[in-house]
Amino acid sequence: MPDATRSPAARGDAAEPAAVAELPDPPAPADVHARVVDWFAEHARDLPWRRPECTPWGVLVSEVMLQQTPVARVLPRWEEWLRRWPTPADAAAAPAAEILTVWDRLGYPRRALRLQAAAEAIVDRHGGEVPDTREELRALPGIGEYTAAAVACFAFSRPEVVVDTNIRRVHARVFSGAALPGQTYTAAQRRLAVELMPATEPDGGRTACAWNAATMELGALICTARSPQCAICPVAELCSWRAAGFPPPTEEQKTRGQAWAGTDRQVRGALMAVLRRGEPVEPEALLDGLDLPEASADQRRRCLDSLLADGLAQRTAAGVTLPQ
DNA sequence: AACGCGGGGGT
DNA sequence: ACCCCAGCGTT
Repeated sequence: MPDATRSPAARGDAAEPAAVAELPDPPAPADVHARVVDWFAEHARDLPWRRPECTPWGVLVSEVMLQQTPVARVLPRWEEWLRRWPTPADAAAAPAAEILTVWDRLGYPRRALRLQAAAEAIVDRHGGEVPDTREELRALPGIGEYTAAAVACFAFSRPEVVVDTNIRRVHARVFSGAALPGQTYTAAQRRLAVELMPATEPDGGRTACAWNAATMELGALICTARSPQCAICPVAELCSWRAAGFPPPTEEQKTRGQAWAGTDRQVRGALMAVLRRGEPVEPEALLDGLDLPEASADQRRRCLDSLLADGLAQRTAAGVTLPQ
């Protein structure tokens, strides 16, 4: 079983033949489609936003929450969100403070405000119904290329080209023979994803939609970034990365570790954690109360100002609070 | 194309 | 300690 960061070739095993220099031919897409879609039918996780009774709004909420946040942490927040606000109109009418409190520690709380703004736009422009085309979805706040395609596909069965980090990694390995796709989503990767889409005839795009979901799931469960489970992968025999001898990621492909300690993100997160307690706080008490010895007074002030500017915090007579 | 933006669990 | 996670908006 290969390790993406320490492939057999990189370990320099004496018994291991040197990795072949040139890439083998990539597999026929149709062969990969069949195996991955069949695997998905058998092994897909039973996630609530995949159930037939889940509304398009539920799918949209799940996709926004899942932007950079793992499934396990999203699940309880998604349940709570849909229980409180089962329709876009419900979320649009909620106080922003409540939106941010239910969002809790999912991270990137600006997503929560954008999701509420999307709900408002759905009420204003679409009569309260989640729009069913990629273009209309793309125009909503916080809905980018990925999320627009994902909602159109998973909620409305439209055969859009869905490309997320999992899918980019599976494509890179199976078809390009690379260990990792690299940090930025390139035009070449987009073209590859388009070429790999199953034909929408004769099944009206059912296979195309299944391919999107199945490839994403394969990347999440089997073809993972760190320790891929090639031993149980349905396309191991077709995989270009495997055929090439599991070449390790190049420097270009390695993900640059994003700093955390000492960043504004950490300070903003600490401030938000205090505000989520729900009690108004005097600015001085808020800034002085942070348990971040390394954070300067300047940084604390700057971060509070940025939260106010982002609409994630508000000044009131009683002190700083979540936006009312 | 590169950067800022949270937070926690797996290795 | 480090790395990764169903990205988006701005520059």
